[in-house]
Amino acid sequence: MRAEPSHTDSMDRMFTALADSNRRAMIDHLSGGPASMSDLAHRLGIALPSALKHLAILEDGGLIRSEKVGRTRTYSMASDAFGGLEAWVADRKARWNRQFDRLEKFLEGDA
Amino acid sequence: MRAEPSHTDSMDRMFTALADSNRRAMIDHLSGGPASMSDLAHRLGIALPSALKHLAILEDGGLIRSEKVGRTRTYSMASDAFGGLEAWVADRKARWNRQFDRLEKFLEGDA
DNA sequence: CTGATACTTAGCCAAAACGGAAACTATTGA
DNA sequence: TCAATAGTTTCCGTTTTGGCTAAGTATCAG
Repeated sequence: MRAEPSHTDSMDRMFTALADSNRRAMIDHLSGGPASMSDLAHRLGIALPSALKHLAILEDGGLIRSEKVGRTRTYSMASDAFGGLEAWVADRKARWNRQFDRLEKFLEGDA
Repeated sequence: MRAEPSHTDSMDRMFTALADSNRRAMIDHLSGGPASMSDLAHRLGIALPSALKHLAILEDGGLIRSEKVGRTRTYSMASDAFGGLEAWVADRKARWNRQFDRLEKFLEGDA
C-alpha cells in the first residue's frame, strides 16, 4: 500500500517549496486571491528575479499555477494545492494510530 | 485572526524538518513504531552523526520526541506531530474557499 | 518607431545544508 | 578493570540556497 511514499520526487518538491518563509508568505497572499509576479515581489520586498525563482519552485511543487497574458504573469493557487500534503499526513497518522490499536488489542486479548 | 502565520519560527522549523527525504523516511519508520538512533541510521544507510543531526532537526520541529535510557536513545512520533501542519493547511484552504463564496454571492446578487 | 513596463536570463556571492571521519563520553558486560 | 557498545562533539568539504545586479526579451502606450 503506502499511497504517498516519502521519497517521491513530487513529495520532495512540494515539501521543499513549503520550507521557505517567503514562499509560504506568497501562498498566504495567493490564498486570498490571484496576484501578478511584480505584485508579489513588491509585497515581500524582494527583487523580481528572487520572486521569480520562489514562484517557480512553488509552481514546480504543484502548489500554485500561473498564466501569462500579455506581458504580465498571474499566479494563483493550484486547484488541488494541498491534496498531496493532506494525503501524506493522513497516511502517517493512520499508521501511527494502528500502533495503538494493536497495543489495545494485545492488552485486552491476553496479558 | 490568522491562527497559523506562515512566518512563525515554529512553522519554519516544522516545514524545514519535513523538507528532506531522509528525514521524511525517518518519520515513515517512526510512524510504524519507536526506534533507536543507530537503528534509524542503519536503515537509511547513513552515518550516526548525520542521523543525529536529522533527528535533532525533526525533534526541534516538534515532529518527534526522544528519551535516553541507559546508553540508547529511543525516538518516537510526537503526540501531536501533525497538528500544526493540519491547522496551517486548514487555514489556507478556508481563505481560498472564501474567495469562491464571495464570487458566488456576487454573481447571484446583482450582475 | 520609441519609450516605458513586466518579466526573463545569466552570473555572482555569502550563508546554510548534508554528509562524512575522527575523537570523546557514557554505559554495559565479562 | 577492560573492552565493546551507543551516542555525542568537532571539524571539514561539497553542494544547494536565497539574494542581488546587470543585461536581455516581449508587450503596450503614445
